[in-house]
Amino acid sequence: MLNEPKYLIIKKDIQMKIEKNDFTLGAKIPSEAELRAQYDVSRHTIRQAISELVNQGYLIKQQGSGTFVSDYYKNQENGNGKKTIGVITTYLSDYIFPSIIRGIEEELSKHDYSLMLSSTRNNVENERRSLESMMDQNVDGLIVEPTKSNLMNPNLNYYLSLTEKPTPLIMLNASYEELDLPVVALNDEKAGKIATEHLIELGHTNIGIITKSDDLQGKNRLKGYLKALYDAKLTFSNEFIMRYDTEAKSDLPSLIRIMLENDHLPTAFVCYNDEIAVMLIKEMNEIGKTCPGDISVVSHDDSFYSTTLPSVKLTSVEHPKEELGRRAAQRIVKAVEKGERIDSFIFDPRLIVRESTKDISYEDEY
Amino acid sequence: MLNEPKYLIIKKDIQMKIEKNDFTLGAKIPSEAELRAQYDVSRHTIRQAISELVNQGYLIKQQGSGTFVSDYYKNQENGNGKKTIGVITTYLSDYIFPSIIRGIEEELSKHDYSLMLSSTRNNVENERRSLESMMDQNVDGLIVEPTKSNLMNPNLNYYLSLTEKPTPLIMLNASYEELDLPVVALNDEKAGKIATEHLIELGHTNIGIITKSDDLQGKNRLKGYLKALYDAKLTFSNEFIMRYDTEAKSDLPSLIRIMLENDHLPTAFVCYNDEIAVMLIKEMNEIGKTCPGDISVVSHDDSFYSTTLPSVKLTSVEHPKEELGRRAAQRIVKAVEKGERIDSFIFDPRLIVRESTKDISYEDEY
DNA sequence: ACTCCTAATTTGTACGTACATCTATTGTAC
DNA sequence: GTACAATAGATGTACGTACAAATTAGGAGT
Repeated sequence: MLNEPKYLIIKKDIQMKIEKNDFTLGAKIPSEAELRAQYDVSRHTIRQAISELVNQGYLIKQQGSGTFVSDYYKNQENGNGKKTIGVITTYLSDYIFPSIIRGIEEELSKHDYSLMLSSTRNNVENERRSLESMMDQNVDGLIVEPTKSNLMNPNLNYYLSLTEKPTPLIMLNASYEELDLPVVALNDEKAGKIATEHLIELGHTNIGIITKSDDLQGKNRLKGYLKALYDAKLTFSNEFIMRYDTEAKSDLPSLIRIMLENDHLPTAFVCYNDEIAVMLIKEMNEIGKTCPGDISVVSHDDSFYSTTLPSVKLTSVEHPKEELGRRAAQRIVKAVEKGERIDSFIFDPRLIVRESTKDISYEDEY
Repeated sequence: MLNEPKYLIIKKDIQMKIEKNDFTLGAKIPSEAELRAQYDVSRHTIRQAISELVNQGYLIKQQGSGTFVSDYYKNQENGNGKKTIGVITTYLSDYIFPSIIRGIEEELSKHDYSLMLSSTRNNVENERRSLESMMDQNVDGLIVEPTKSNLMNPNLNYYLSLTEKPTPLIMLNASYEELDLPVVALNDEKAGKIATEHLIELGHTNIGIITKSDDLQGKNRLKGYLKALYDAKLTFSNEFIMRYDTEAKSDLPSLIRIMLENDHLPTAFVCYNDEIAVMLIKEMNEIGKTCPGDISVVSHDDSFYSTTLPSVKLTSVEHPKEELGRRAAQRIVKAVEKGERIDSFIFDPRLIVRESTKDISYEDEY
């Protein structure tokens, strides 16, 4: 059972003596010759053991004088005491992100963890830089809201290399389908489904959707929309499935305007989020159509837009926001402390009915 | 002149080849036997040279396979070069703070700096913990929005010890009057003054104010209000100078309601910020008074409340928000890079006139 | 074409020797 | 007592050998 090399046994013995304060700080340890006699090994073996301890900062050698106990390693341990979690989101100030970040910050500060923040502005190059930056800074855990999660992400190898490291990683809102990462998110498919079902229950049979094409949330909400239509044996028209990506968002109002000029408009729209819903309603109003009078609108995220819009309060699928951030932070902290594998958490969506949807079932009777 | 030991010469030669990319990343370097022949030294000498390079992260050895070029040392160099700025604000998700933080983040990421975030929820104990935490983490600079800046702050000694360190510090929105710290802020006194002057110009002579008592911004806006009244030779009534602090904010609506029942109400109010203005207008509406019909309201900060309020768009003093964050970040970066003393930057306020103020000067004529 | 085993290669551990260089102490001369 | 030189003792450099352990490549067998 002499598996362990001699120099390692000696190294550990000396290391232990230092930590037990058998060799007090700054004191001289026995010379190589003495240690050689003590452990009955060659001088080379002693030197090998000591050399590693010098590299790790436990000892300092001085030619002609001796080898001394250092306290440098203690400093290193102090630095490690405080944990830092890196948070990378697409946006910081917009929309529901402040609430999510607040949830994370509250939970982390409760555990005396620090928060390092970075945003990608939904640009994969920025995402790469942020990931690199966080890895450089040796964060103890990472919370990432993926950038363009529905497109092939060029940073997948970064994520893969992260999974090999002991640094825990959890995704927010959505994950990359190519990777099997733990995620804290809303069940977006179900969200899209209940939003659409609400409209179907109100008697709408011709329902359009405006959704985002470059992230998974948009894809899943669309999926839920399609599923709800299929279950209700309703059809849809490709004309009224509008998809947009981050770069084309500024063009969206004019595209909506063009679409609204169609003669056979749907009686209702599902919108990717409140921002889009507001955009749609604004364009509607400008051509003289009202919501919910002419067109009902169901939206997602229940942001401040939902209740502060001048014309109408939005019926919207609730987004857990702060709670989502808190849950993600809880999981990361647990993973850092216990070293366990992280499990996912999927929120069940809930629809908040307000004023932007109208029951038209009786109108069908006429 | 064989001053330098052989193993050092060999080490430097290999190191140079790595840095010149003669040995490309991940590639195998010649075996110990080959190097031994190449440099005509013993294997021990080669091992000594290589061992140091392994310790420095240039090389990775693999028993049975070979010795390979690593890029770890590059990370280490980057890690040291990468700077982190700590940001401590009272709130994160509320109101105009997301915009400020966004401005900071954008500027910092432009310079490849990291951002470490913490919020105090306007609690001095949290502020102390955040400061301690940031100092532990050895941030390279600090941006702090002071907590309860108008009260005696128990953390002043922390700030003083910071000024002795080389870590640059800049205050946001307001500073502590006891300390002479650089600050990036709005000229709050002037802001209060132009808000009040606008009302005076519109013919108002009986003007109230609702302001915050525990921060300097509230104090200065009040100061500006008083100055404008004094300059116009107008008087004020103590009844209609309402002051509140963070802890009593939730009681404010009922206090406002009580005040509104006064028979001799002012014809206009200056509000500390949009949030308070919305609160005031809501209470007014509930007792049947309209804005600006019955009472004009001027507010501060020009937040999203200003334009998305259902009943009326607010006349509000502009707050630089993102620009403020950017300026603060710019100054910190410059101080970190150049080591120069930081100068303050005070924004000149600008009033944005919308719908919540009414000209009543003609009414005086009657 | 595939699997398994063997051999060669490569690094790891461990022993030995010799002399160099630096430091602190001791001894000697003044 | 002080200054200097010699010396002893510490680590540093450098050579050598031998075998162990891990990996890779190639060959034998199926």
